[in-house]
Amino acid sequence: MSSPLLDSLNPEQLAAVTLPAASALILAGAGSGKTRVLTTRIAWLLATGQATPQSVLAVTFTNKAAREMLLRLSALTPLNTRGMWIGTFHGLCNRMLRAHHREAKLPALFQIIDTQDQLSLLKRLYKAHGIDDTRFPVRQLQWFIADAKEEGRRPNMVEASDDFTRQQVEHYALYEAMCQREGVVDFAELLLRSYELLTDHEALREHYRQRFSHILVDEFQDTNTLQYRWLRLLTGPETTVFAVGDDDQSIYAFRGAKVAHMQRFERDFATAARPVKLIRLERNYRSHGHILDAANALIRHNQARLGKELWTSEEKGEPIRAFVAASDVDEAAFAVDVVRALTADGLPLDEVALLYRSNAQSRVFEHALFGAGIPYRVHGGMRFFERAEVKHALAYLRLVAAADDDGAFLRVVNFPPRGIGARTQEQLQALAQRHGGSLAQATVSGAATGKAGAALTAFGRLLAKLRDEASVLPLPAAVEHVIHASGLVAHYAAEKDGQDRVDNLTELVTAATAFVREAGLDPDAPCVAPAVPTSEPSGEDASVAAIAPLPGFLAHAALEAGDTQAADGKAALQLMTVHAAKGLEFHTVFVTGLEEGLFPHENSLAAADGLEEERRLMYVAITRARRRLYLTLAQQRMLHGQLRYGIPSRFVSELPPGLVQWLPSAYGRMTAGETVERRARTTRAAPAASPWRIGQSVRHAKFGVGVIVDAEGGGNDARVQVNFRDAGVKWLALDYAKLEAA
DNA sequence: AAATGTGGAATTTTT
DNA sequence: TTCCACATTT
Repeated sequence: MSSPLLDSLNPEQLAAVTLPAASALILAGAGSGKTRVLTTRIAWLLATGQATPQSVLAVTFTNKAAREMLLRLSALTPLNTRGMWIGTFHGLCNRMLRAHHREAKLPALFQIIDTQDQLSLLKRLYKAHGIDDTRFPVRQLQWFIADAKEEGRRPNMVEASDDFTRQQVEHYALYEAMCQREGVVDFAELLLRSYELLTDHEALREHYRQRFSHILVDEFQDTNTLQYRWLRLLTGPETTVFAVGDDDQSIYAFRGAKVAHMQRFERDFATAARPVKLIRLERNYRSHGHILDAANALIRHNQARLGKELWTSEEKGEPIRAFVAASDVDEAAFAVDVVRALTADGLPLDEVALLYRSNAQSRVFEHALFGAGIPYRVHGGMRFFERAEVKHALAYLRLVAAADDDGAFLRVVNFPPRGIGARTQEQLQALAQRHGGSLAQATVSGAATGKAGAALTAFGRLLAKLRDEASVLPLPAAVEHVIHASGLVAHYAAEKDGQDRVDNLTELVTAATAFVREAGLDPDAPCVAPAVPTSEPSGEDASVAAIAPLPGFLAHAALEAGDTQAADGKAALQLMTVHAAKGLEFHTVFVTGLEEGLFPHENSLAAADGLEEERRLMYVAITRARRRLYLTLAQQRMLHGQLRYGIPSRFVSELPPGLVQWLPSAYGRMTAGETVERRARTTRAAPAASPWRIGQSVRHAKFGVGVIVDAEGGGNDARVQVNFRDAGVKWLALDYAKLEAA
């Protein structure tokens, strides 16, 4: 069969895409065209009539991957992709629970809480029940609960052989009761509820089993116990599961992922008539030969593998460069020098990535890059929907959607400040507890007295007013209304450094507009009325579609935290952890901090599969590079305020010596411009250097003269810390503060 | 309610 | 060292 769809697939890819109806495990190596195979498989199933959009369920781990899949799929098929269930595990479970909230014993407008919300809920739980947070650290309980849920265990199913565990189980049970009372659901709960829904309701289970004849799973090596069991539950006798993964890139064991699922898959998903097919995608389209040789050689040191060897028809390429720096500072200086030379040769900055094992390592690099005026972007950190001001706005919106949301209530009852202090809040909570109602109810019913009582009554009126006014507006207008009427915008506008926060609040309106558009909702529908998307097929999915814009948006905000920071368009050097780099690729990659104890990290050595997971992490790091790979380490570095002497990582010596070119190591003692890297190429135009340097004297219109003592953030976000002679030490955003050299 | 001080911890992270 | 949460002070 020939079809443009299948053109230019290699034989293994073609075999995977056109596999006959049977479950299959696709061992897809790094850079082997995994997403392409996944999307083409779906398109092929549709094109050959083996599947309809309604019968496809494709699940990923991240929203980004889901978006990517949807985007590429819509280019491959003329069919409408809207009927398909494509999304993250959590997104799909949410969808299912919304549709069957009664059977799942959830309120129609259940709210999803993120880890932050969960933590504050736990703290309230501790207060209400007088739990000692020194004996039971909140974080530990949070972990305990998530871990239990991810193993599919309710409190009565957790084995407790000691007192401590027994008490944690009690806390777990109290937490569950509290969530249920408040109508909130945490991330793990989405999966567990959905799993139990399918277990307890045979008719529903059968419905979905028959509906989804094709289940496709991305990043299969990352599935945790509950996700795996969820998939098995959805798999009926007629279902085929197409699982794509790479056991060598399994790097999330610490959050419950189990590579062993890949081995179990062949057993668990085979039927008598149809054994599981296994296909290896080993041809790599990303990297030059030496890079792949290094990756292959490294990963061969792992014992527990399904086995796979990457190859390419491309040339061997350059050798891998390795560099021993005298210190962490010199390591950064080396990177800066090389990056300068590379960009001078015309390599776009965003084609270069600096990878490290732990976030703390970024600091030294940021320092050096700032000093050199090289724009950079640090991945990780605060995401859009996690920002305090955005969460405040979302809390008001949550109260519009569901008045009895105590978590949201407490978040904003005194924000912006309105004279409702801790004591008043405690009284209110006690009152609510006596009446067995929510805080919002207590606000209305409580015989409020005095100044605090008046403030409370006023707040109650504000909430009622917001609800009346916002609920009839279309979503974006409702958001716009709430951020103003709540007083949030005015509050931040009055703050001296509040402009960013005001901008983020405005951005929330934009996000709401985008949400309405992307979800295919009626842009004029009132945000709280049940709305039917314009293009969703009716019938069995009607209940799914009947979610109003506002609750939909709130779920979206919880499930998709958004970007760390919007890319500002300028090319910037990419700084991130190795974990964050998974799935990405760059022309040039620096793998830094290759010292024993750091990479492999000392904390990982105690874990069962710890060292092998670290090695897989190194494998991921190496395979990010297309053309050029630098491995660097420092003989000494500052760690936790202490000078530490490092010895080279075993991972470096596990590479074939012939592949590695060691660069002269006396960098710290050489003057700038004398390294081999620099000598090899004549430096032409350096990147537009920032005029600011640490140690430089500056003048500020208001604060007078001072000296730059620190800096952070690249490009438009760059900030400097200035020690002013008279005004003291201040952080200033370069984009706003008009500094001049002094 | 903001400002200041103190103690403890410091892999990796998506949803 | 540096960041954070939390407590105390003003």
